[in-house]
Amino acid sequence: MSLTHDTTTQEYIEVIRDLENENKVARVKDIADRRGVSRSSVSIILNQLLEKDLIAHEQYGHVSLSRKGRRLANDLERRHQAIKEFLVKVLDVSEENAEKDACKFEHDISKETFTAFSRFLSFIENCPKNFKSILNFFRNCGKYGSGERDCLDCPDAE
Amino acid sequence: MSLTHDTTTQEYIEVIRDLENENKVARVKDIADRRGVSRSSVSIILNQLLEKDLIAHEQYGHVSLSRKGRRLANDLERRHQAIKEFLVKVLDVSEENAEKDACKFEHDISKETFTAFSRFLSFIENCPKNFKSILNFFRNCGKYGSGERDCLDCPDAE
DNA sequence: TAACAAAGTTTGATTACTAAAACTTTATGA
DNA sequence: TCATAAAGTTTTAGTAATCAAACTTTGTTA
Repeated sequence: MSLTHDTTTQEYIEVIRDLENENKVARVKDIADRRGVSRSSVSIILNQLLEKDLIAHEQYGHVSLSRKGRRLANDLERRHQAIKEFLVKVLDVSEENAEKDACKFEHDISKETFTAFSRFLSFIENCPKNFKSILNFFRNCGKYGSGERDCLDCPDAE
Repeated sequence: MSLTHDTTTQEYIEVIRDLENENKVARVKDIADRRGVSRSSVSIILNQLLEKDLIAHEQYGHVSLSRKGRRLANDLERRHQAIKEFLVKVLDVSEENAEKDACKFEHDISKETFTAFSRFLSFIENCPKNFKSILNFFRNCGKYGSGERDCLDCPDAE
């Protein structure tokens, strides 16, 4: 379950996955455009991915994820979503920054931290004690000023 | 306040900061040992840092952070601590993994997410409603099994 | 203080990713 | 179907970080 591949590899795999989902198949040009690099760079990296058995790719043909590549892609997708969800739903981070940060973190986050993100969100959302209201207090805390005084403005402070 | 320097630069600045704190002054050999690279590599990178005005360094002499370098180092230190503290105190991640993850995240985390980490921890710890107990529930949740059934074992579930 | 060790630097190569240019293959449409 | 455009590949070259080896400077000590 550990991601034994470098960040570059992971990023290319994600682009290929996205293109496969959108267009059924990934093309060199589209990968290049999506990554903002030249077709020659893509061509070279694809040989590495082929070497690592992460894709299927015949000369001048289309690109698709192998079983192994698909597993990696799924794993990255899961990490990405878990991190982003935590940032947005628990920490109230904007979609945009949560997306950006998830893209970075997903490549080298420890399994323990990744799991903790998921577990905390699930705990807050599903615990019978209904702690979910905390998130509303957090969102509003300090909204109308800064410092301890704020608490006086809190919806139902003690 | 944004970190306009690449990860390599940031990592070297952190090592120099640590060595300065430990030994008053940073030496090429120590930087090399700490980073696990050769002295020649360090020598080359130091010229870049000098070019960027992040350090003071005379040929064959010691290395020290410039005002600008110190500012960067302090900023990184603050980020690192905030991230690590959040992971350990809120998410109950082990010191070891929290340290590792903070080392990675601190280089490219968005300001919004970084701030949210700090703010959430502060909220949980200082809110008059005393939400801190939640963290204990979280720590113990699912400890004695897995699935919804666990809630029955929770210290005082409803 | 002269010799030797330790620290720092420079040089020449290597690896990974990149681009531009030249080339080959595939696709399109007149 | 054949000419041309588009896509893919190969070759050559550049940048960043690295190492080993050769070299220079500094520090230590006999």
